Amino acid sequence: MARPRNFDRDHVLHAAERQFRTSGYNGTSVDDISAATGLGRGSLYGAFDGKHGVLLEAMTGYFARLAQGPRKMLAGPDEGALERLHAYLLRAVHGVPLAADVPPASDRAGAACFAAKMALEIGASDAEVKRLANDCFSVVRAAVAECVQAAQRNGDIDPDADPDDLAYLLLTIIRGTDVVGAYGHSPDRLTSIAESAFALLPRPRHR
Amino acid sequence: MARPRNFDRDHVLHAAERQFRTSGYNGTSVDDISAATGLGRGSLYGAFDGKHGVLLEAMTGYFARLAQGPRKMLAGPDEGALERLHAYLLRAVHGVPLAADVPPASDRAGAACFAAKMALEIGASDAEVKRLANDCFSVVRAAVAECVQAAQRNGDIDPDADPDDLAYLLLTIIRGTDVVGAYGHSPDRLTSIAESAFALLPRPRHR
DNA sequence: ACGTTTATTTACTGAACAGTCCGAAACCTA
DNA sequence: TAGGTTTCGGACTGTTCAGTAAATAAACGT
Repeated sequence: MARPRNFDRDHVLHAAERQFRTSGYNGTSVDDISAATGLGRGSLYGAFDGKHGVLLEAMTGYFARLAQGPRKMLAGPDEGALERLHAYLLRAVHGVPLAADVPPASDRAGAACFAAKMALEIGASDAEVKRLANDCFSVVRAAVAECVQAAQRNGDIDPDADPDDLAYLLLTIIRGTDVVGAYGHSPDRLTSIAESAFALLPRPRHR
Repeated sequence: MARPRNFDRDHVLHAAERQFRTSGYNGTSVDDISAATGLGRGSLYGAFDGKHGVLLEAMTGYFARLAQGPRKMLAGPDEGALERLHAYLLRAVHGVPLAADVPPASDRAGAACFAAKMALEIGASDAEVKRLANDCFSVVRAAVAECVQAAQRNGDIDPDADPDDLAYLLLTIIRGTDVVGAYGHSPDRLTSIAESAFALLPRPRHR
């Protein structure tokens, strides 16, 4: 028996995430979050315990979303695994979408992996952020590794290659495109990088 | 006939760079810079025109240093170009040194490419920083592309591969390891990523 | 309809911020 | 050694910051 909450929690966290993405953590004030979300300062503190709490919850929500996208894109039968990997790579280098139905931000810098951006900015002095960011990385890396194994079973990738090593490398490339994109390079250039990476995947020795 | 400057400009810029690297741009106050460099606020404003000016000059100095390191490591005869590329890749994934004779910071997060870190944090809203960061990227990329061409001439890399594409990809990987390193992964893991990347370089079809 | 409980808003506080200013110090020339 | 010039560093200003607390509004059970 009490007054129900008047805002949508996820909607607020999305708005906060967008703000953090464009201004960074230290570049975003509580008033900025307040303006972006429409919530007053008091409500923010009551619901999320301040700026840092908003960040942690936004990253947690991001993590939950992130786990779904690549998993759905990459999971499936062994047949076609290589094509799925190809499609994922091409999409991933153009940024991480804010939500399942929202395409990545138009400016590539704002579309960089949220977790990566926060980890680079404050991860060195914020263990919790660092851990959360690494969780984001790990879950995607695992999905990629699984898809690599599927492609290996289907004879599309050299069975001697270590799928974990390949997954690490591919994810490192995707994270690298966040940086290259922040430099201002065109989407075409990022596509070209992704295609180069895909072309270098080790094929079976004798087909 | 006047009082001479009492500090070494490069030394001050190095200290500021280290501060910016560990705390980020927005996370660094003018007092922090003052404490790190030993200069008073007035001197900082007189010599560098404030925080943003310090950043620009620090990045310019970084650019000048950065241009030399890889160029010296990668330049040389066609013979051995592939080995030089290998050595460079292995070193690069462990961070960018603060100076020629100073090894990268012990914490991998603080050793990330200074330009990349700044570009990701404020590049979206600071065109000058973005441009400087891209210059840093371009100069190293050009050095790598040249080394790739040397290796091609020596028959160590598939002559049909586009050296610029390969250089973009390799640099993207190196930038990606900055992010992966910020997640807290071990140096061994980064070495492994570098070795995987090197192993995938396209070799000539018939040796 | 009323009182309780919670959400929300607004005003407030002390600290930290970027940037300015000025007295003091250091140096060169004469 | 005196004068002129520049650097130096602490003190100062107005602003913005994160976080709190009190006041108001809204919804629910009874």
